[in-house]
Amino acid sequence: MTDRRTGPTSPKAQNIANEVRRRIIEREWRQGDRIPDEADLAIEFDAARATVNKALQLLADEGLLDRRRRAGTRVTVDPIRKATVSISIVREQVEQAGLAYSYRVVAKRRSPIPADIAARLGLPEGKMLVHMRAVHYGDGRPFQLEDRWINPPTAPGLEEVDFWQLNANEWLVRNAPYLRAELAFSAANADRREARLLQTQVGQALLILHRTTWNDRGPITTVRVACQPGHLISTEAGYDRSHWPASGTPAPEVS
Amino acid sequence: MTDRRTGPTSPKAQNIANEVRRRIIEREWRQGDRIPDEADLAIEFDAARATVNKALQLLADEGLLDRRRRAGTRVTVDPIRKATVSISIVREQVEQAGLAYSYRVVAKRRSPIPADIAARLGLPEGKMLVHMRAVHYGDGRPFQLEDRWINPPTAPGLEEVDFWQLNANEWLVRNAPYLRAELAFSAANADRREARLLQTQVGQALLILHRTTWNDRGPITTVRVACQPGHLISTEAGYDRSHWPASGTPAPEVS
DNA sequence: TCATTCTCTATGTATAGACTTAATTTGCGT
DNA sequence: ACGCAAATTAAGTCTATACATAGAGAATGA
Repeated sequence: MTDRRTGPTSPKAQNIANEVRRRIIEREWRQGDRIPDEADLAIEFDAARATVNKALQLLADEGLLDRRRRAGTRVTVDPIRKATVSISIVREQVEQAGLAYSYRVVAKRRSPIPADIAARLGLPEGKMLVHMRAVHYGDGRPFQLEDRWINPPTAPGLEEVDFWQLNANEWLVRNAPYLRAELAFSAANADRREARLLQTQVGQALLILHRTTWNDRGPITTVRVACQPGHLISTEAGYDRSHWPASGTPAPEVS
Repeated sequence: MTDRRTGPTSPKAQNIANEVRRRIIEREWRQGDRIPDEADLAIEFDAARATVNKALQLLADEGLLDRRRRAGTRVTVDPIRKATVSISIVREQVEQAGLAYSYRVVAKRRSPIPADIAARLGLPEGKMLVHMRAVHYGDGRPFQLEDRWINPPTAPGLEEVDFWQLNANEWLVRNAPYLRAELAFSAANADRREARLLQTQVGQALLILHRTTWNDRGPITTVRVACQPGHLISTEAGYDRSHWPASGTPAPEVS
């Protein structure tokens, strides 16, 4: 019960990280500067070296610090700027927006893969895969259009599933965990089919999302998603605000 | 436990994390299952509890495990799927593609902010900010088009900088570190000006990137970047493979 | 039946101490 | 001067121990 000035006892390592972060942000320690070593900081903050280590590791992960054995710890010259995009299930997105979700399979058949898909998956051209096209709706209005290729050998149990009824994305996510994923964004003008399915005009700019996943057995699936016009995919990047003095920002709508 | 041929000694916590990850991926431990507690795993892997804790924390951060006090550790029902996008400096992007970088400021002036920008920055409408438009080129061909608003009070030293010569993005990144950033993707049809500056056609689908950054003093800058047609922004997500055995290697013996 | 309190357990965090490892520095020999 | 090896240093990791804390589940009471 000794008086800790911290108020609602927050983790010591976090406090140290916050203080160091503050010194960097406020230019007390400048870019490229070498900061005191762990032992010194441990004394300053009255903590064990392991605790300081944890704090500094955290900041290094954030990209604010550059640490090397023997050479010490320096403030990163230009901080790594990265953002995380969370890849959610379409249904969740739609429902979170307060809309009734529905789903319609437009086409499904076994088909030989064309060259571009083969290259993306790293499979021989012409191999037979499952190809399907579907539309996701929110309150009856088209939300997303997906064009998917599935590699059955990597998704055991797939053959028994009736994708005319079940959502492919959802089944795959739950039943074929992936080890690696690639995600890419681009833009394209709607062609005639896309315009029809999304109930928009030919030429309308669409945000396109390509996603490919692999597990230990090889590529699982690759999908090209065309979003409804005006759709926004947002992300947030920055330092962990959970232990940072309040600023009062609402949660971002992440797609 | 006799077999101790770890080869190139890799960190114990990593090995434990890898082994646990393997058990999850290979469905030895299934989604929703409760896994043995730290103490038990510590015995199994002949490690201290703190080491096991570190390993499990790592997997929890990856989104594979769900940990709660007293309730124990369970395999996440549906693993968080997230990808990181690195926000690079345009010049680096261009140069990395092996092109000669150049930059041209099209317009720069102080101007009252319109409603949409004000809302995004959380500033009162009509406030005077610096507004500039610029084009980034690779080998003389347009690469990106930026439309930027800068809030000088949050970027000390800004007034002395000659943005007609220096790249704004770069100066800001190096001289006004941010605490928080928002990044959003969308698509839009090129309008007349955009088409002209990007040397493309009116109506061409463009990948649009919105980026806004804040520091402790408030919003620093917001920028709308229109990418050259066909541009792709890609990301990669997955579990850290740096300590993962090469394919074909038998099950890892944790040491 | 339901709400309240209590108890106990698994995780969360911190600690001192020891050892390992990478890389800078220093010093030696040529 | 130069190249090379040894000393030194700061981070990286692990351990054993301790205590804190959330929260599931049991015990309690109305």
